[in-house]
Amino acid sequence: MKTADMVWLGRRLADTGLLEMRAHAPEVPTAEFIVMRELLDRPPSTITALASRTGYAQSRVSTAVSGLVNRGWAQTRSDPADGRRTLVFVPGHIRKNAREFQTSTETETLDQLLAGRSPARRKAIIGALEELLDAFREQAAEEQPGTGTITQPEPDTATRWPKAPTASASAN
Amino acid sequence: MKTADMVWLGRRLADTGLLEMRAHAPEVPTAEFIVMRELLDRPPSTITALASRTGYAQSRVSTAVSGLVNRGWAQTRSDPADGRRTLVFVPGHIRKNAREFQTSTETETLDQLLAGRSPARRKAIIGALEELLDAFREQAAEEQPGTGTITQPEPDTATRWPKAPTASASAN
DNA sequence: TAAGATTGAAGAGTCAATCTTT
DNA sequence: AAAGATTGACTCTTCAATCTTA
Repeated sequence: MKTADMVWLGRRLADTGLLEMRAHAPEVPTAEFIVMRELLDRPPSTITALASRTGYAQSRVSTAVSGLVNRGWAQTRSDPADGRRTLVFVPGHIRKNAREFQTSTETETLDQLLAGRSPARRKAIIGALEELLDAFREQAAEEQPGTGTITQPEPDTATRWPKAPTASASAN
Repeated sequence: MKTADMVWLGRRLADTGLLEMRAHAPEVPTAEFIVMRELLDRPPSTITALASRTGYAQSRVSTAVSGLVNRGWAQTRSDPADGRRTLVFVPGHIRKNAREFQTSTETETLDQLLAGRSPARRKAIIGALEELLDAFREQAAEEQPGTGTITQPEPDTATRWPKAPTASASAN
């Protein structure tokens, strides 16, 4: 695969996903969407950790988080162990109301795109994407020295997408 | 795979490719790089056809093409069959060097990323990406009603693109 | 009329620098 | 010093509108 193909493919993938995203949550800025995804299944994260996991610049994450807080989708508190740090997390009641969205965003578009292929091929391709995703995630995790993430993966109670904002929307 | 994962993965893929691209051609804008890739192994294309194949807006392609022309990497002539149309193509002497350049940008980064996997897995994953690439290309081709390509439609040559040298050398 | 060149506004992001706070 | 909030300049891109011309 050529570099140009990689770039093009990446764009197609992202654009396709963005389209799907806007169909479900037209008002949510991309960065907030991505950060939210990162927040949902994890223990409270610092801004820096979120930056390296999402690939966004620190300033971008900072802004996105404040947007999420305005929406009532996330909360922050300062790290008791280190007052300079901000811990960001999704409050339980939001977490619980999010299933519908997460479920509905399960890769339909990709299946449609691959409609011409056999089910086995489709599955293989999507499986490969998942593995690539993991590889990128590992890379992102390595980039961040231990400091960033708080260890334990928390007994996750389903991952849901908030449907009812607690506060005002706006932003963006 | 969740929508957010698809977006994130797409971004990683594109950013990774972009990094690789800038290492080889720091001065070339992304859009020109992508359009060039599209131009290299195909018969002369109209602006509109390039737009639908690359996924860029018409205005963007128009600008990118004029950038390529300024660089001497592409040429345009008007379609003898329809004077309104601009046919864009890569002159033979450029084509040779450009191919070498493209070859040199054969994605190493992906292999590095997957270094932890077995060679077989690596190959499978990259193969899956190639297939996904094809699927997206087919989609892009469908979007463009017959108008797009001029002269010969040129049947799909699969992932492997023609290596046939077109003409002279020198330049660059 | 349709293709494409051109332009201006707006969005989304980066980068780099600065300021505040712990 | 280091985390993060904030800001400004810049880049890339889209979109929509307009102009030119075959």
